[in-house]
Amino acid sequence: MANEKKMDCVILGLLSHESLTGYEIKKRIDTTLKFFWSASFGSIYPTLNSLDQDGLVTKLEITDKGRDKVIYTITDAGREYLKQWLVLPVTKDELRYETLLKLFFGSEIGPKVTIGHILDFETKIKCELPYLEGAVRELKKIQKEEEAHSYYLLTALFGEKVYKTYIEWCEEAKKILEG
Amino acid sequence: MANEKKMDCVILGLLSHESLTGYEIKKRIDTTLKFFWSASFGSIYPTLNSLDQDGLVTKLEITDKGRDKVIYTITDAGREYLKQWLVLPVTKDELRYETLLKLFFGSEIGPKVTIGHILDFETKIKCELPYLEGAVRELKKIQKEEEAHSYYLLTALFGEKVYKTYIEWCEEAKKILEG
DNA sequence: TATTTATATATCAAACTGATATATGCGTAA
DNA sequence: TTACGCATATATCAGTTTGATATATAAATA
Repeated sequence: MANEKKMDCVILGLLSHESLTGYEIKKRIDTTLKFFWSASFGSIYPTLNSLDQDGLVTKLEITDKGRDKVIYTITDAGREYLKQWLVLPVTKDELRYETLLKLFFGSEIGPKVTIGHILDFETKIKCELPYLEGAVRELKKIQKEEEAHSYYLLTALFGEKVYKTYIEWCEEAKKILEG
Repeated sequence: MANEKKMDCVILGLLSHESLTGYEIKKRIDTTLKFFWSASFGSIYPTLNSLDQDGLVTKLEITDKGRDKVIYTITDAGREYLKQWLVLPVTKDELRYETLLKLFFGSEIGPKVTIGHILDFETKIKCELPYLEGAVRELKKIQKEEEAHSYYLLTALFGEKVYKTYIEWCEEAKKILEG
């Protein structure tokens, strides 16, 4: 149990809130966890199978509206495994921004192209910010209703503050390249 | 040439500034690019060999102070390849923060452990911030000396602003969990 | 009615990490 | 002076993950 795989823990974390299919897990990751985590089907489905073999989740195969699907539920052993991971110190926080990479080497290609990358980045961030602001507003409203809401709020607040800083930086960055 | 590997472009970017050994490339990535990119020896050395085979870099094997080493230099074809990548739109900017993942699932384990993760995060950021502030100060001073300095400044400025926002968030986050 | 989108799962080559292995030089503390 | 640890320098590989592709059905939409 010493070498917890990240994917194991993300999936068990989501299943600790509610039982889900692999497809639904992917959707949760792509919406709620989007701005600080990602995962592909190619890791989700094999991980679910190995979690099942290790007794950390149980499968329930059903047919819903003519479509076959498998609903996964966390077991007590799975909850224990998740808790053991949660108390371990963080091993890696990683920012991997291709935009910054292209900016760093920007002198090779000039300001026009580089400003273009900054504008693309700005557009993307400004498009995603309202979702984070909405989440913060909503979570602050329902914060007292359930303990978990405060924890969700922490991450949404992080995203909101950071994205606003990104937008401020875009303004400064454009000025530096134009001036 | 349509499917540029990221590692190819990072290495060619660094070599566009100066000729380097694989070991020195790793050092540059771990210091200058640290807060927005990373790479392991396991990808650097194989990539250098494939770049050599593709004629994008040249090898110079020398013996320095009794130690054998290989110095890599970018070719004209390599510069062209780099430029072609620089104009392409960014495909992925990714934040992958285990800290936020543990916070999101924090209700499973409680505020004490979660505040511990925030404190660890705060300590790490406060430790790295002075390096970024120093880089910004230095680059602003020598900005006019060389065109490339403005581009380095953009990335250092990004890091400085974002890290300061992280520290602000830590204060808020602790209050939310304590209150 | 036809086409697109959403649901649902599976697979795999290619890329990358993290660990491990090997070997030399250089500084320093016993 | 000699033993130890650290920096330099390269190489390899199992395990993990991505991104693409494939398959099939239901629901929505044009």
